[in-house]
Amino acid sequence: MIQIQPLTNAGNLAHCQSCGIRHLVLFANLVEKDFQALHTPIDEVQVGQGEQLFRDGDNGQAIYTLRQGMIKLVKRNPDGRDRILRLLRIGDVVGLESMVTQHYGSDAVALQPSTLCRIPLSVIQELALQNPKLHVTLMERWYQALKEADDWLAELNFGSARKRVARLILRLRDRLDPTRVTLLSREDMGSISDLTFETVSREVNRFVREGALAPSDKMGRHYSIKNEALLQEI
Amino acid sequence: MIQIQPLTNAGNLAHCQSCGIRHLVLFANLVEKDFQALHTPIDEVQVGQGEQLFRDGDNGQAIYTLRQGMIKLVKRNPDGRDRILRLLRIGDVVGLESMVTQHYGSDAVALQPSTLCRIPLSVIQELALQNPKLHVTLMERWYQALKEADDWLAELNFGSARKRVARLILRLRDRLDPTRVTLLSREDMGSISDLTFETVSREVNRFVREGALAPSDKMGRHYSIKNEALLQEI
DNA sequence: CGCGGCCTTGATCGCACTCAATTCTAGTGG
DNA sequence: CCACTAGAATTGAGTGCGATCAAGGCCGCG
Repeated sequence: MIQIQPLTNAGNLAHCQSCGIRHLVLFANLVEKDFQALHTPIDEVQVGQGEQLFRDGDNGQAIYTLRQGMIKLVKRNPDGRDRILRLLRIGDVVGLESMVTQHYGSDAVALQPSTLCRIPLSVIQELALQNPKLHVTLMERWYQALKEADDWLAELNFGSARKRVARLILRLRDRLDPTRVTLLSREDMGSISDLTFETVSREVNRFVREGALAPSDKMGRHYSIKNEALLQEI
Repeated sequence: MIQIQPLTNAGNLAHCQSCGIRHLVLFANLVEKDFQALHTPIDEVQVGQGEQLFRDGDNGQAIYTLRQGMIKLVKRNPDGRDRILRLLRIGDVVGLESMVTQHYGSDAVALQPSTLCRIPLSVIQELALQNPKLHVTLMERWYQALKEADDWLAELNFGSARKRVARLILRLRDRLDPTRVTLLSREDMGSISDLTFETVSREVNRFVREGALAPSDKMGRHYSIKNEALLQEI
């Protein structure tokens, strides 16, 4: 079930120039006159938790900037088991591949209620003509995505279950308060690290018993990190 | 031990315009006058089997186009075990990440004696100013690299050892003659699929016993595919 | 011939998967 | 407020697959 609610903007100019995360996003380098030239609207899109922004193979005419929430990119394997390719956080770009292929290359599912800016490909093309710096920004986004993919292969998908879970926990640490961490469902964590959810659960609780983690809620999602060194050394 | 032998060109113009794989590479869209403007030479580089083109973290002032041979990108893990991130074949670009970070993001090692064209970043920048189409080509290269990384995570690094080896064999098939395949060392195959070399060896020979493969040499590298369906269905 | 590198094969062990039962929580409705 | 439910997390018991350790074979090469 897809439920997207586009909100038409009064005007791109005011909207984008006052964007709270503009320094993070594609338009960081652009100036006022660049925005004035736009002919196509940039809409805001809301996606509820668990809902899909797009699916693998969908025709794609836009890329998205994540303003609020968290998105997972998922590939469904022939045997039915899912594989999470990447997690996207605030400021990340979703659907870059549509710029090359006109199609999205994986499912995009909201892990939290999420807000995104929908940027039509025609807008990208318009802006790129007038401001070549956009190419630099775009390339940085491609690099980020590729580096993230490589890191997952080399770090998260390697070694014992204990090591994989430890490294995943460290990756999920809160960016503002590094002593706290918000985990995902055990099943999602397993789809990232190629482990069963039971194994993930066992390893997480082993860290709790060993004093590396202390649960902050009763749902197994929020923890505080008590012994970062233990997690690091593994 | 790094051994690179740069060969200075008489002139970029004649050299690049007559390149046998030009349709595959970055300059497919460029015309004569674009080349005439170049101030920096494009050199040819030879890398012997097992030798490194660059290492993880090296300062990088150029990207490379692979004209002959095969290159592996390798990340060395803290515990000493290597992880192969990607295989690059004729026409692929090596070292794209240096365009963004000025550094290479992994080791690049020749699996076969290889020939590459070394393209300084300054040349890319010059050409991009005069011919905006280069941006499109570059973006296609980023996409290819990212897709390859995602595929490895979702396909090669998933499921039983038997499935992983079957899918890897199918990926390594000869492009000209799909009934033949050239494997890598069992250790390299293990570093791709996250298996030990003993397990890879067992699975390969199991396919031979089952009649899916027939060895064409005595070193365990060249095989002919006798029952593709068996490999596919797994 | 001897040597070194790589591949193959065998035997054993342990980790993570599987199957299964239980607990816990949030949400719902009487 | 409590009963009930669905979904998620936890925990246990048993098994099997792939890792590990070890030995031997094959090939190219000096």
